[in-house]
Amino acid sequence: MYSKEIDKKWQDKWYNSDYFNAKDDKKMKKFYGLIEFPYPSGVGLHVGHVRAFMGMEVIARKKRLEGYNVLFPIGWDAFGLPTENYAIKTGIHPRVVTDKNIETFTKQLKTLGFSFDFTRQVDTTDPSFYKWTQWIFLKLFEKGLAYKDKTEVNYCNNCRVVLANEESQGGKCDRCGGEVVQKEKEVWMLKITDYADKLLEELDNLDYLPRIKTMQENWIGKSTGAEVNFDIYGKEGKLKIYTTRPDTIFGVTFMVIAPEHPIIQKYKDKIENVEEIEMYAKEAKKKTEFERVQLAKDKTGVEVKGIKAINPITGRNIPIWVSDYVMMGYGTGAIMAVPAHDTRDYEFAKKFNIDIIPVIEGGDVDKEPFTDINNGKMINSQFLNGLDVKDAISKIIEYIEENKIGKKAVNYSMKDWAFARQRYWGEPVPIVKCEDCGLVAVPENELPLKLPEVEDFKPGEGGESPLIKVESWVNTKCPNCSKPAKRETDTMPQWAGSSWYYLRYVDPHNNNELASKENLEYWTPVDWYNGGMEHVTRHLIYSRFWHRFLYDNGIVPTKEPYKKRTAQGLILGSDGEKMSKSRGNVINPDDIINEYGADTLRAYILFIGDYEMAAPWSDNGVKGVKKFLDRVVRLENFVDLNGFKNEEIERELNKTIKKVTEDYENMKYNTAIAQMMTFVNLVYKIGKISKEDLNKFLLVLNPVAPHVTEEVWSKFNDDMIINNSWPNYDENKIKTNTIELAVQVNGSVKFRVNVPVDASKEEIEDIVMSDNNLTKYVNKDSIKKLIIVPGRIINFVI
RNA sequence: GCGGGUAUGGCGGAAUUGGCAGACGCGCCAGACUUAGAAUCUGGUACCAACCGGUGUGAAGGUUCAAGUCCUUUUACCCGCACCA
Repeated sequence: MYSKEIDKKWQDKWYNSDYFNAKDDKKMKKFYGLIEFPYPSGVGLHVGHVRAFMGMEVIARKKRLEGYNVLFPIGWDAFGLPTENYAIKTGIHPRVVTDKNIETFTKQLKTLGFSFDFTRQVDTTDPSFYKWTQWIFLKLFEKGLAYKDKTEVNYCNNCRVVLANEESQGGKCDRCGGEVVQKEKEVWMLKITDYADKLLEELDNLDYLPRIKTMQENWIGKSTGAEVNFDIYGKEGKLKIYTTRPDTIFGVTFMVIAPEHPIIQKYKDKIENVEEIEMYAKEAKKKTEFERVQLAKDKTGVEVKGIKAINPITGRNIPIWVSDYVMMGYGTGAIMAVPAHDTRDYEFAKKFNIDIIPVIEGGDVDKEPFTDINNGKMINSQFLNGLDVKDAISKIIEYIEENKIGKKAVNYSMKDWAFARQRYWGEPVPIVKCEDCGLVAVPENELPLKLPEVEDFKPGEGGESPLIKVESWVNTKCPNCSKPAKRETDTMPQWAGSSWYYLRYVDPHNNNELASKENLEYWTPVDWYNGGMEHVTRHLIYSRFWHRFLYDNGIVPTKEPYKKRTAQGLILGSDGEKMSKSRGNVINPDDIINEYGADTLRAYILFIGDYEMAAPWSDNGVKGVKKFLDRVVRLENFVDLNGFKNEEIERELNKTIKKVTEDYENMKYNTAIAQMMTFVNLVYKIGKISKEDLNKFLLVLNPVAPHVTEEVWSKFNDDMIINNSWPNYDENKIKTNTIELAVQVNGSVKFRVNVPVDASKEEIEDIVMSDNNLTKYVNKDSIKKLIIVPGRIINFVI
């Protein structure tokens, strides 16, 4: 029987040796496998962590057996709100809480037998780590990619904190799920949009899951079109719009600007209904995300009276409207509306009785907008008439540029990264505000700029950082002119440390640089990174951005941080719902380990289903896997040391080695385990196995069930299994002399024949035509056609 | 609305990529061992008919000698984005 005592015995041996530690031996072939380092929360390890880590754990253990120098590190993404909220509630310092949580996590990981290199742990909250986070920030600042801007930011009233776009997806706060509001605030921003194209282009050269690439492409959201300037009638001014379809410019019957558009203030004296417009803007701002998007069908708006736009091509006067269906944050905050060919413009035009002019053949715009406009011919468009839309687009852009009324332009839906949190538990931004010199970088030799001690971790009512109250820390001298100055009191968001942590693993104790050139050259890029889908448009984008920036500045040797990226599926509760405290369907890994042993949890989580897909938890499934491991332990009773040989076992063993080798590499752990179960079932049926065959089997099972396999191995061998090599398989031993082919009549199977493996079509035909069974199903005169696919099928068409 | 994904026995899930649907596990049924139970071992288990056969991969069409797999239409659920101009 497999029991907890077995776990303990082998964990003691492993963790007291350096077997799992990566060697800085640059001559060896390397493998860098990475998992997303966890946030050490107070609740401890979750089964979701176990699934996320197990994928790479199996690969790492296999690669070591294959002779690779493996770097499989673990660390702690420890800055963040839960710890801080806990500190606010209890008064216990986040440092103390974090250390305690890391200890718990480490213990849990070790009771699961994870083969991490624990000597390379990094902790984002450790000053020796965040020194380099701050250092990278200063580089960004130096290059103008970190800037302070007063702008509308996403803000969570509940957490009292500014959020990045990536943290407020769907209008909900990433942390608390509360409604995100827009607030004007002066905050640090990172110019990730400067890297949009590089991040997009490089995707092609990466081995990421297709759905991950798609999500990143959509998030970056590149569109190409044109910017066109419309004159403002009666005033020397321009209204700049962005459109992806400049070819439809002859169909423009009105303009729409966002409620916050600056043109309203600019022409305040000319506009006759400023109050009405300002009232509308105020109302629009009050709308929640839900009201804006879900109730979007009912268009609202106000016409701007007193000014008009002029179509720069036709010279026609065009009314300007204000409506909240145009966003200030995308494009130029103003559009040319073409109601004939855009659903939103159409709804608006219908509601406010504005003209609708079709410019592309097809449809009936009296009834509905005609939006199938990727092909077709232009109409009502003067010199574009008769052209195909593709030609019309290039012709009109040419015209626009020649006549200097606009230019070709691209747009991204990705925004710059709001890089500031008004909280205590984060990296201090190493910037000093001087009245004379402006924003000045803290000198490199003063890094790390450590967090000061505070009495109260609570952020201020108006969303100020608690650091603002620490006068002795805030008040400092300007590094430039030595006059009294104040420190920046906002801290960095949690995503800062995780944007580069994988680089620190290659040289975690280096005091002089973030990592040595030689170690970076040898270990990076990460060969394989596994993590959750929820980070694809957050952490994964951010870290690619930072890495590319570091590459552009000669600090790291590769363009991209991760060569390959995969993602595990969710583990759901046994009710098929997402695990959550409120549903009461949470499984605690500790309970499973205590009752069934670490390898049972390890193997069950891999056996649960396709690694990339969500799968519900099943207590019975756990028991089934335990039964399998018990059967493996009892294999010792079947071992024959007297030269036992069995062809059937050998064939199945070689098949198993082959399948498991391939399946692990493709993250098909469930079918790998199924094959190993099949093998064990066969040994039970035969009743005997040689020591050599058993050893090979134990080796392929080892990455999944290291404790059990060490134990059984130790019964017949003097060394430890982890000091051995991955077994090879012999393709010849998998082959049989004859195979069974199904014989179909009109596509349904009637009987089977045995034929030599390498039989030709003609030989197979001879065999099947003389088979006794044939006459039962087929009258030879009625055969119309005979299909023979060697190795696959025989089909009579009658 | 747009993008991505999923749908297969009582349940979790397999299927060499167009070639014997249901591997493996759970559950269930039976047998062996046992005074008995647990554990263990062995066998059976898609459905209907129970003899021949017939029907089956969300639904409806189609292509093909052959479709879970390809095409068209459609339904449900999950995930992501979203008046993106």
